[in-house]
Amino acid sequence: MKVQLLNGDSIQWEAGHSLADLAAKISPSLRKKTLVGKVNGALKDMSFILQDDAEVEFITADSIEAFDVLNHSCAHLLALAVKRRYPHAKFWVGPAIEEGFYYDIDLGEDVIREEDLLGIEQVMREIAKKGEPISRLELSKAEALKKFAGDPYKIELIEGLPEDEIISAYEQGDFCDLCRGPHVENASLLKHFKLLKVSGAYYKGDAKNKMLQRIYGICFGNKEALEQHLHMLEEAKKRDHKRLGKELGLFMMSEFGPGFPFWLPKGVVLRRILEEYWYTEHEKEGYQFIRTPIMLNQELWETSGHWFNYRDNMYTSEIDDRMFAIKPMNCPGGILVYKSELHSYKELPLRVGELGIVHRHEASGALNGLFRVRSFTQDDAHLYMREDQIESEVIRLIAFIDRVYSMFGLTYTIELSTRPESKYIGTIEVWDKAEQALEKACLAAGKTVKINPGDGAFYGPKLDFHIKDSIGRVWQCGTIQLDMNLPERFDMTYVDADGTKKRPVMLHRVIFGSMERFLGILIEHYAGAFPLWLAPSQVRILPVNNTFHEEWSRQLVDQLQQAGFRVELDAREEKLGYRLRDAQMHKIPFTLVIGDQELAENSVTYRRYGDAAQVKCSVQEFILLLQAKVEQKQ
RNA sequence: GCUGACUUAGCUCAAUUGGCAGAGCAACUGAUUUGUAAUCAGUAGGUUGUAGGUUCGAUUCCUAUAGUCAGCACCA
Repeated sequence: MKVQLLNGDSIQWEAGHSLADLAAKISPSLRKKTLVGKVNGALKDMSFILQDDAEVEFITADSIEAFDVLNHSCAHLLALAVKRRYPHAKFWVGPAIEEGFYYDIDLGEDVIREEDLLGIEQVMREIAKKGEPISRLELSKAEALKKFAGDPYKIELIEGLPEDEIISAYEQGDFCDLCRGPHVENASLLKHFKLLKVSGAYYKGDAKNKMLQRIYGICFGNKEALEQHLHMLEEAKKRDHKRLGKELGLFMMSEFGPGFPFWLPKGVVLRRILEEYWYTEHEKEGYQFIRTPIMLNQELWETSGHWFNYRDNMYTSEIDDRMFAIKPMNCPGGILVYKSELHSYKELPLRVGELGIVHRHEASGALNGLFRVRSFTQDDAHLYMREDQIESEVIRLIAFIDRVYSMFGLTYTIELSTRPESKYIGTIEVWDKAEQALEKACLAAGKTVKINPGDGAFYGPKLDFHIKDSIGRVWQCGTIQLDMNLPERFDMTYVDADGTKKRPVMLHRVIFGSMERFLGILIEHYAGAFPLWLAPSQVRILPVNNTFHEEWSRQLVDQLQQAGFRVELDAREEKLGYRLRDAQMHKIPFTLVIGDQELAENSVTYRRYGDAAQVKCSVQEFILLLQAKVEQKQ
C-alpha cells in the first residue's frame, strides 16, 4: 500500500501496521513528539492500523489540532483521578471545549470544593508520571451495555446509540469511558495542565434536572503555552471592570438595587462622550431620533406579545386600576410613533434611533457587573423599508458597524442565525428570501459569515456581531434582526407607488448592544486607560510648589477648560513624586508638571500615561496636540 | 432560579483548636514647600452584611436571609 504524507513524500508500506509503527519508521524523533495521526483527514489514535492507501499527517503536541486531543485526554485523566479519590463517583460527559475541558460528575452526597482541586491535580500528576497507557476498545452495543452495567449514566448514553453502532471506549487503569477519541497513547504525555474551577451544571443542560458537579481544566502541549494562558487569566482579572469601575470612580452597585448600576461623575463623562459619538455617527447615516415612554400599558404589551412571553421578567405597576409595565424593549413604543402618521414608499427606508432605557428582571444568578444588569440603555434603532431594500440597507449597516468597531480597535466576526426547525412565523419562502438577503449583504460587504442553522428568533433571521477585545476575549454586541412579527401584529403599512397599502419590512439593530455592557467591555479592553477622547479626566496639572505655581496652574486649568478639555488640578501638599504616582494610577492620559521653568516660558512639561518620557512644549502647541488627538479619536 | 465560595474600617486584607477585633493605604490634624511612581509624626475610624440560635463567652460553630463572585440554566 501507498502512504501519502503531508509534505508531499509518499511511502510504500505494508498494510496491517499502526500509525505508531509508521511514525517510527519515518523517524524516531517524529514518533516521539507525535500525539495522534490524521488519516484521510480524520484524527486517529497512534494505535490505528493502516489497511489501505491513505493520506497521513502526524499531529505534534504544539499544533492547534493537538489541543483538543490533549484536553479530551486530560478530561479522562481527571475522571480517573476523581474516581480514585471518590470511588462511588459516577461520570456523565467530559468533552474538550474551546477553553480546555470539563467533566460532569455525580458524587452523590459528596461535594468537591475549589480547595480540593489541588489534591485532585496531584493525583492526576501521579497517574501521568506512572505513565498508565490508554487503550481503545471497540464494542458492540450489547457488549457495551454489559461492560458499563451498573453505571446508569453510561447505560443511558449507550441506549441512545443505534443498534449496529460500533461503540468505542477508552480504558486507562481501572477507569473506562465511552468515547469517540482519539486520545494520546499514554497519560505521561499529559504534562502541562491545570484544574481551574468547579461548579454545578444541570444534567443534560436542563434546569429541570438534577445538578451534577463540573470541574474545569485546561491542558497544553508545552509549558510556555500553559503559563501564557494562566498569565492571560491574571491579566483579565486585573482588567475586571467591576474593580476598575471602583478604582477609577466610574460606577457603583448597591444592594438596595441589585442589577441597577449607579453612574458616578467620571462614568457619566464616559457615557456622555459615547452617546455624543453615537448621535453624531447616526446623524451621518441619515437616522432620526425619538424617545419613547419608559412605561406603557398592558394592552400595548399584549399586542406586541411580550405580555404573554415575558410577563415574569417585566416590572409592572397598577395605576388607576390599569396595569402598566416598564418597557423591556423599545420597539412597541417606536412602532406607535411609526403608526402615528401615514408613510409613503418614497420616505423608506426610514431609520429611527433611540437610546432607550429598558428594564428586565433577570435571574439573580445571571447578574454580573455591567455585563448583565436589570436596567440598561439599548443603542436601539428600527429601520422600516420595502422588501427590495433589505440587502442595500444591511450592506450599509455592516459598513457602519465596521466603522464603529474599528474606531475602538475591535475586530469582529459575523454569524447568521437562520429559521428554527419549528415554532416560527411566516412562510419558508419569506424566510429563505430574508436569509439570502442577509447573507448576500455580508458577502457584498466583503465579510465571511458563519451560519448558525436554526438559531434565529421565531420572528426572523438575524446577524450577530462578535467582537474581539485587546486580550482576545470575544463578546457578542451588535445584532441586526429582521422582524416579520411586529409589523403584522401592529398592522403597520406604507402607501406604495400604486396607491395600495403594503406591509413594511422591519429591522431591529443595535451596535453597542447596551451602553452599560459596551462600557464594561471598553473598560476591560482599554484596561481603564482610555484614549484621550474618551478619558473622563484628560489632563491633570501638578504645580511643583503650591506657593509659587498654584496660581499659574489654576489659570492653565482655566485655559485648557476653555479650549474644551477635561482638566484637574492636584495642588495637594504632597511631594511631586506622590502626586505623579497618583495620576499614573488613575491612568490620566496627560500629566503636566508646572514649575519655575514653565512659568517663565509659558510652557508645559507633560508626561503621557505609561510613558516616563518628559516632553516640553508651549501651551499653544499642547492645546493643538490635544485637539488633534481628540479630533482623530485617539 | 440552581450548585459552590465569599461578605471584618472608605479600599486591600489579618485575627492560633471559640477567649481583649488588627495592619497597610485612604481620610483628618500638625510639621515639611517639594522637579517626575509613595516625606514624617499624630488622630479618628467597627453592632465583623442582616436576623436568630448554641455557649460563661461567637468574627470564628449552627439556621435563616440579603448581596457579591465563579459556573449552570436563562438572555425577547
